[in-house]
Amino acid sequence: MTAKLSEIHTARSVSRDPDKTRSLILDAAFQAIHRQGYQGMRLDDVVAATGLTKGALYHHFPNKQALGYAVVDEVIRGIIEQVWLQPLEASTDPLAEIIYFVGHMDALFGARIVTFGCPVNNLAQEMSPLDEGFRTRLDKLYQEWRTGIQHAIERARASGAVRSEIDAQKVASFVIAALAGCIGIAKNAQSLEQLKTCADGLIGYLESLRT
Amino acid sequence: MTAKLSEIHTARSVSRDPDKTRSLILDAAFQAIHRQGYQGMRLDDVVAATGLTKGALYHHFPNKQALGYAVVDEVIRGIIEQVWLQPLEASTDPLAEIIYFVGHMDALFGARIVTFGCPVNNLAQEMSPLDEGFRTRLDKLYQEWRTGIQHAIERARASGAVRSEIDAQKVASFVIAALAGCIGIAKNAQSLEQLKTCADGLIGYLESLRT
DNA sequence: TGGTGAACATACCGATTCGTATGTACCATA
DNA sequence: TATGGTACATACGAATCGGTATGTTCACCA
Repeated sequence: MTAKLSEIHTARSVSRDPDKTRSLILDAAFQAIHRQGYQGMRLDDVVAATGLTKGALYHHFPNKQALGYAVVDEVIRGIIEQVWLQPLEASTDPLAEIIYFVGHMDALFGARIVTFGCPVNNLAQEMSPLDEGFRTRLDKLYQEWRTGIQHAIERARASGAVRSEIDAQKVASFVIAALAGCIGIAKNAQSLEQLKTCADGLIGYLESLRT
Repeated sequence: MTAKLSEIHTARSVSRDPDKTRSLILDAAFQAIHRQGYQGMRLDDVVAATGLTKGALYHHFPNKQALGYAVVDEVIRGIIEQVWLQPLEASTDPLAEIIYFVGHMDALFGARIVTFGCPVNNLAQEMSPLDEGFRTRLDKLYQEWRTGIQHAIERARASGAVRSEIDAQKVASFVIAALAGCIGIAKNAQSLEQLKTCADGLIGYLESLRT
């Protein structure tokens, strides 16, 4: 492997690359939050995980709260868009796509989904009653997520795949809630089988929407 | 109001009543956990809320963890039994009872259900990946809860109220998960309307089980 | 090429908070 | 009625952890 030109032009990347450093911290913070929650996340652990020091962290983020907000706005939002919104928008059979997602979460996310749960729901349950900044950010995320699913269902309805009398917004709300609930139950049971059992119920509901 | 004989015989109750003191602490701890989570609960706050001192708390509980466990085993379990299991067992129309619960959570629990969420699910999401003791205790609680709903559905099935081919255990799993999810979404949105929208979806699912 | 600011590193402070050590009042019992 | 144990109160220890103050290195540019 020879160095690409772009790498030569960004040779400083090796010693100094603030953008990379920032995303490194964000990623470590995301993982720590996913595992231990926001309150359980320790800045010292994040720093240690990156191999950096506290000086670097506080150079890029004014405090723990701002780091937490950035994780929501950048990392978690990116995951939602990449895993849910973009595939749904690109799909020609949106309902089938949703059903596939629900039925293959272990394949999509790995064992983490059972071990640590859904990052969005985790943070929402922990922080929304404690910190209004987290709540509004996560609420926006949920709205985008819900809107994406809603549009998918509307498209499925327009194509005749689902019954015409269903309320796409209500269904989207319920699907997200049920999904978060299933993952939560499976997380507490630490059981992938429990996840499948529960997801089967949701799939049954989704199938019942078909014409 | 004159003092009852029992009160005379337990006159020491006023100055010394360890059982009452213990449940006083448990109740204050439950409320603090419900509001701020287990990690967010401060023993000083619990002590202040009871009007007691730290000496009293550590006389009845060896440490914070034991207090948390006792809240699960005694307070939360009691609520589940009182609100869900007993009414379900006594009901002559279990499916209608479940639907009624889902549709009237605000009346049953007050605004707390939207403001602070479901105590069981809150604790499960926060603590199950961090503390095996919490996880197993909450898992047991979920199992009892699920079994209660399962039996209710089996009775409904036996009476011909729901379709004969449905899997009562799967349905019970999904109902609890969906319910927890709905409350969680509503909590994050801080919206009773969101709760009703979401609960409507669950009710629609439950109605679809009917013969 | 030297200086200026960004990008980090190092060392430390201070507040929060769980837990403990010790003291005291009350009550049952011998 | 003396006494020992239960049921608390009070004061303090100690560690964790977010945050800061200060030092140092690097890159860019006049």
